[in-house]
Amino acid sequence: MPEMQDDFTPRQRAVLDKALGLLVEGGERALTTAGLARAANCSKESLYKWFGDRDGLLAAMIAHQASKVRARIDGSEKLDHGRFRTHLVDFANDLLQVLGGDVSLALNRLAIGQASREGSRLGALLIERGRHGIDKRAGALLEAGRQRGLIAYGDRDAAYHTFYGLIVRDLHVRMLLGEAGVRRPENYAALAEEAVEQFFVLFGVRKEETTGRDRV
Amino acid sequence: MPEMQDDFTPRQRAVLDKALGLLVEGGERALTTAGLARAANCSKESLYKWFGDRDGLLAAMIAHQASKVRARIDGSEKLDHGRFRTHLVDFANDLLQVLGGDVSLALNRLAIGQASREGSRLGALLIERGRHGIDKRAGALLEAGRQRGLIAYGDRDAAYHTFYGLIVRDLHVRMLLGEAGVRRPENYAALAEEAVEQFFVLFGVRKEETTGRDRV
DNA sequence: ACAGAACCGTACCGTACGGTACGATACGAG
DNA sequence: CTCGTATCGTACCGTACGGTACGGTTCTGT
Repeated sequence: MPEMQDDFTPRQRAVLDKALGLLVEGGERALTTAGLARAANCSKESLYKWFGDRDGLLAAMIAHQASKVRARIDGSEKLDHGRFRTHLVDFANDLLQVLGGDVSLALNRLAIGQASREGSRLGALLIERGRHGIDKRAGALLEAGRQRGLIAYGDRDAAYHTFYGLIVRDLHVRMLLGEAGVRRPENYAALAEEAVEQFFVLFGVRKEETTGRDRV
Repeated sequence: MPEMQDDFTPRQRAVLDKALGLLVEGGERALTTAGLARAANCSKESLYKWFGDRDGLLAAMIAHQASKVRARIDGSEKLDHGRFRTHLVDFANDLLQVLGGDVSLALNRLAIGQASREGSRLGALLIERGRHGIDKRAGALLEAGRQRGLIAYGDRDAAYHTFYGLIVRDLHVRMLLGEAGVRRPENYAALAEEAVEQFFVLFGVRKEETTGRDRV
C-alpha cells in the first residue's frame, strides 16, 4: 500500500484535473483510461506507470482534490457572541458550498458506487481526506465557543453531529441522487442562518442564567 | 415496457428478489443479466421480455422493493404528549432502521452511482417511491401534534426537514460510503430518543397545564 | 389430445473496457 | 554527438457485459 502523498508532478496534476473534469462531466462511465489519455494528451502507459491501476488513479484523484481544498484555520481571536455566531454561519455556508460542489458530488458518487466492492478504500479515503479537515475546524470552533461560555455541551462530537444535521438535513443525499431543484446555492445563506439559530437554541447559554451542567 | 406498476407476477417477483440479493451481495457489478438469469433460473430472454432492458430491470427492482415496505399509517387516535412523543420516537427508529437496511443502502448506492448519467430516472424513482411515503407519514404526524397544541411551527416542511436532520445527521452518507463502524443498530434507540428530545426543545410548546392526563 | 404461448438453457454477436507492448519522439547528461 | 530516460500515440489482447436468436421443454386453454 503506497501511501498516497501529494508529491505529484505538475504534469500529473494536470492529468488528475482532466480526470476530475471527465468524472464531473459524465460520471464514472466517462472516466476510462483511454478517454483520459485522449483528453489529457498522455499515454495509457504513463497513466499505469504513475498510478498503478485504475483504483490508484481514483485514489490519486481524491488525494489531489483534497489537497486543493485546504481547510483554512481561523486564528484564535477574541470571541464574543457575535463573532462566534458569524463563524458558525460561515462554517455552515462553507459546508453547504463544499457538499454541493460539482467535484465533491462527483467524487462522493464515485466512492459510494464503489462502496459495495470488497477491497474498496475510496470511501474511507474520501472521509479521511475530505471530512476530517472539516471536522477539525468545526471541533475547534465549538470548543472555543464552549470555553468562552457561549455554548455548553456534554459531548463535543454529539454536539457537532447535531450541528451538522441541522445544517445539511437531507440535502446531501438528495443532491447525490440528482434530485431536480435541490441544488440552490442562493438558499444556502438562509439555511445556514436557521441552522445556527436552532443550534443556539439547543446548545446556547443564556446570558442571565448559569447552567452548572458540564462546566469545566 | 412495464411502466412502474407493481403488477408483477409471482415469478417476476421472485426474480426481482434474487436481483436485489445479488445487488446487496456484490453491488452493481455483480448484477449482470447473465448472472441474474443463472441465479434465478430464468433465461436472459425472459428478463428482456419482462423488463425491457437493464434500466427497466433496475426500475422494477426499486418499484418492487418499495411495494414491500408499505408505510403503515397510524389511525388518528387521541394524542397526548406521551403518545405523540412515542410516535415521534417510533418514526425516528423506523427511519434509521430503513435507511440503514441492506437493501435500502444497495439501492441508494445504485441510484447515486447512476445519477450522473443523463437519462437516469433512478434517483427520482427512489425518492418518489421510497421517500414520499415516509414524508407523508411524518407530515401527518407533525400536523396532528400541532393541531393538539403539542408543537408549533411556521412551515411544516421546514420543521420536518429539521427533524430529519436531527435524526439522521450525517449517518446516511457515511453508511453509503461504507465507513466501518457506522452501522450500529443497537444505537438507533438512543439516537432516536435524543433527536426527539431536541426536536421538542426547538418546536415543543410549553405545557403549563397538563390537560391530557384525564383521558386514557 | 393438441395447438399455441411462455419459458428455459445455451450459444452467439458486437462492443467497450482494463491492461500491456512497441516503435517514435523529445530532451537532458556526459 | 550520443546515450538513456521519459513520454506519446497506437495497436493489440483477453475478458466481460448487454442484447439477440434459437432449439427444446413445460404449461395452459379448449
